[in-house]
Order: sequence, then C-alpha cells, then structure tokens
Amino acid sequence: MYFNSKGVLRMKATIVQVLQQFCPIPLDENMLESPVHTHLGDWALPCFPFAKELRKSPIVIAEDIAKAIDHPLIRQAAAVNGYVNIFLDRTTIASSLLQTILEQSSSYGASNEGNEETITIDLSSPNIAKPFSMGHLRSTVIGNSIALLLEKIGFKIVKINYIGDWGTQFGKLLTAYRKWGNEEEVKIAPIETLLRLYIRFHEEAEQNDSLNDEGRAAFKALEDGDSEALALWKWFKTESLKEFQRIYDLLGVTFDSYNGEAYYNDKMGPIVDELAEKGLLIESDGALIVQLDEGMPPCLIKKSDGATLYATRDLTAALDRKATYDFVKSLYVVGNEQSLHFTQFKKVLHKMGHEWSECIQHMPFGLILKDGKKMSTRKGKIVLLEEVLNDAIALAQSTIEAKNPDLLNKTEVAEAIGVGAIIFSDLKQHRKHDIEFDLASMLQTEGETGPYVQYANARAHSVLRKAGETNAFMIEGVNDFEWAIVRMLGLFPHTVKRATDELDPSIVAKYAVDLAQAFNSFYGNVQVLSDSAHRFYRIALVTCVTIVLKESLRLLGMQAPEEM
RNA sequence: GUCUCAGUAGCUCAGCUGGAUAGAGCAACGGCCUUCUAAGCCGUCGGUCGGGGGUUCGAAUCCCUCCUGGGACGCCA
Repeated sequence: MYFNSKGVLRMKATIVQVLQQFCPIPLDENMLESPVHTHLGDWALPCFPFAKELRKSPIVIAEDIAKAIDHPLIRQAAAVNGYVNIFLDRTTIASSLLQTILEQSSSYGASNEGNEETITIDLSSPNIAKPFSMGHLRSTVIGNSIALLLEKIGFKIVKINYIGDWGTQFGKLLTAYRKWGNEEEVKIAPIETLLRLYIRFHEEAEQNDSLNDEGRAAFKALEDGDSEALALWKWFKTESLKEFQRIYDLLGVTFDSYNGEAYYNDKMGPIVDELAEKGLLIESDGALIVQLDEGMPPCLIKKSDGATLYATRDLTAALDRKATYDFVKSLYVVGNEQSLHFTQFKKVLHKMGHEWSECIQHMPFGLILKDGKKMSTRKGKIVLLEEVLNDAIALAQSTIEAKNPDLLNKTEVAEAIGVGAIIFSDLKQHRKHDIEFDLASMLQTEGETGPYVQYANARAHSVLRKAGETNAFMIEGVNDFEWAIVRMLGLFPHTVKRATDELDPSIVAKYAVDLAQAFNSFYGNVQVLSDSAHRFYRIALVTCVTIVLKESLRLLGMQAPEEM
C-alpha cells in the first residue's frame, strides 16, 4: 500500500498520505519539508498555514496532530514550535525500500508519465569549419541528459543535431579560403586552418568593409548552387564532421538526426510563400520581414540580396520536424544569447496559425565566459573542448597510475573518469548560470565532482566483490549512517520527477553528490563485512547504493566504472 | 537606451512554488591508512544572503526601487 502502480515506493508521497489521516486540512506534497537538522526528524509539517482556518494556534494544531498520529511507518511524532516533526520507523522503511530497489534495479524511479509520446530535442548543433567549443559542450551534455531523463519517464526522444552548416559565415569562409588558403594546409589540420582563415577574415574586414560584401555575395552564390563553392563547402563539412565525431564518441553521445541548416536549403520556398500568402511578409529596406508586436524587433526572413537567414531555416526546420515526428514538445538547448530569436521564431509560427508553436520550448543555458566576457570565435578567443577532455583524461590516467597501477582496463577507466569530470562540472551548475571558464576546477576530482561520485560507486563495488554471496537479510536496527543513505535512496524517484519537471540535470547531479556523500560517510564509519549481525543487510544497502548511483550517473550521461 | 539573466562565506556554488539556528565543495588549519580503494572520512575557521523599501505570524525566497555585472537588440548564427 506504500507503493504506486509500478511498485515504486515514494517516500514523501507516502508520508503525506499517512499524515492526511490525522490532519483536518487537505495536504499536498509541497507542504511537507525536510527539517534543517536531522535531529529534528525525517519530515516536518509546519502548521502555521492552518491556523486561520482552524482558529487555533499553530502550536496547538501541531500538538493535536502529533498526539493523534499512530501508524506503523511512524516511530514518533513530536510537536515543536508549530511543526509536527516526524520520525519514521527506520526498519520498516528501510526493508521495504531496499526490497523495492533490488527488485526494480535500474528501472527504480522510472515512470510512464510520457506515455510514449514524442519529444524532439535540438542539441549540440556545432558550426562546421569551427572548432567544437566549450559552449557546444554545454548544449550537448545538457541536451543529452535531458533526453535520458525524459526517456526515463516514458517519452520517446528524438535527438537532433542541427549542424550549423549554412549561412553567410560560409560565404566569408569561402572568400577567405580563395584569398589566403591552400588545399594542403586544410587537409593536414582542417578545423585549425579554417578557423585561422575565419579569424583573419574578420580582422581584415574591420579595415576593409568591402570584404563583408564579398562574403555575402559568396554565400548567395552558394545558395544559388554555384558548383565550385558547393564542392568546397562539402569538403569543409566532411572534414568538420569527422572531427566532431571523435568528440561525440568520447562523450558517448549519439543523435537520431544530423539534419542541419543546409538540409533545409531547398525546402524554404514554400514557407516563404506561405508567409506571403498569409500577408505576414513585409518589405523593409529591400529585405523581407515579419512584423511582430509590442516593440519587439521584426523577424528577418530574407536579406535584400534574396539570401535566407537563420530564422528562415529555423522556421522550415520546425515545420518539417512537426510533420516528421508529430512531437508533443520540441526543445531547443541553445544558449541564453538566442532568447530573443526564439521568442520571435515562436511568434512567427503562431502568427502563421500553428498552434503547436506553444510546444516549442527554448531551454537557454548560461554562457561560458572567459575573463568575465563571452568567448568569440571571430576573435579567436575560444577554448577547445577536445584539449580540455584530453587534459582531463591524462590527469585521470596518472592518478590511476599512482593509486591503482594494477587496474586492468586503465585506458577505458581513465576516459570514463576524465570525461565524467568534464561532464559533471558542467551539469552540476544550474542551466541558466553563466560559467567562468576555469580549467582547474573542471579537472578537479575531489569534493563535489564527477570522480567523487564515481569513486563512491567503485568503493561500493569493491565491498560487494569481497562480500561474495548475498543472502536474505533481516534488519536489526538502522544506525544514523545507514539511515542517511536510506533517506537518499528513497528520494531518488522524487529527484527524477523534479529534474524532469524543471528539465534540469543539475538536480540529478546534486542528488548524486548527496548520495555519494552519505555512502562515503557510512563507508568511513561502518564496517560491512566484519559485522556478521548486520552483514547481509548492509550488503543489500550497498548494492542499492550502486544501483542508484549508477543510474544517476547514467542519467547525466556518465559512466560508472566498478573499479578505479 | 530597451528587453533579459544574474548578484548568498576568500573562491565556486546549493537553497528561491515563503517556514525552525542560511548549507555544501574548494582554499586554510588540525586529526585519521596493521580493518571493505585516503579520488576518502572526522573536526575547526569562515555570512550586513548587492543596497533600500513593502507584503506576511514568518522573506535569501514574493512585490517595488536603486546599484553592479553578463547577454541580446533588421539584413550573423
């Protein structure tokens, strides 16, 4: 009776249900809170809001409720300063929770809330001919984790890598290549060379504005199908994708579609026509725009030379995705700085009469700043992700060499840890916060880091390896260290719920650290194997820790090596 | 200038759908490896929650205002 239809014990929901039997006011989960200090209890119900309706003081209300409570799940209820503090019956809760987790294993915390409906996620979307930057890392790992989270609650996810492979920038790049580039150099180090050309273009364009016109003309020619330009563009793209794939392999991220901007090049006509038919298109200074309301800048659909823009392609892509996938929601994991673009873009769809424009959701994230400022590709102020990843892996490698030189699959483990450190350092922060780039803190493996969580898992596995066979367990009392773990384990489904409601992986990352902390504290203070009275129960507890830690890490897109 | 996001310990951040004494990590300092991996554990130090008003029994949290910083603001994406 403490389980939902899928057999998942949801501790908080259960306790609210129990409390309701003793409280005259309708309760919901949000009213129950965790006391600031554990000695105050496991859960607390503040009674202040009930005072008016019951015409009694909160102190009296709390006392009345506390006195009335009589339930096998609750060991003790104390009224303190208007709060009802609940102490749970540790043995009962622990045994049913451990049983549940052992049975459900990795599906613990899952649900079918999504009902197999489709959600598309636009993520990563690097620009070809440019290095994979730290900014794209954010989009990639946040989007990936959100995809995993939504899958966990039963949605069907389509991950789309909307490659930035079209637009004026390529006209500029073509121009630069023709002026200063050569084939050999590009072959040897494609992205590096193209980046250098791109930077030089912007440097020289500052002195000589006609260069910009040349770039725009080159893009127009590309869009019109100029075969020499197209061949170069294709070559740049192939080389770039090769480099990106290396990074995706390292990160362990896959995509369901790589349809980028260029894919929509020959599909934009009908949309422009539709906009015209619906009377939304206005000519302004030779360009075609859609006027939007209340002081919002208009949305540019075609430049005065007839070439398309980002918005044109985004609109086309959105319509295509709706037709192809029939999504109930369409998420775009794209930086903060494009917020205005997305509001405009949704507004245009709305004006076109597409009510599903409401299903489009921009999920902005903070910028990665360098010296307090945005990094700029054009000025070459950029940090390369691959170098950062390689640094992290090398560091993990040498730590393993120092601490566990006999480890069998050192290379894989070093990769899991190094990459995990980078992913985690990104995901642990709230999505919308700007992050000051700090290599040292990304490479850190102590404290609230990915390796810390992975290490807790590895230690737990080490105990289990030495434990040998398991057996049925009886719980003879739950100490504070164990109880801290049980509480965290019980919170996992609620954590998944919060993370999916908010679409925020940082909630899971914080949870993983808390669980790892609870485990490490237990590990440092309680013997598992040498205490025969508690042995099997503790083994079960440790097993559950590994299940939930691994699942938490998986939801963040990280590996959970069993030895490190 | 307009819009938008942010400002919490020396540093990086939690907490923000209002609740008890504002929590972690890093750094600093002090303990703990002859017991399951010390990438760890235990402890000490550290705060006008940017300022000022307001709403409330109660505000880091909600509202207003000011200050500071990031970002965006028609032919880039």
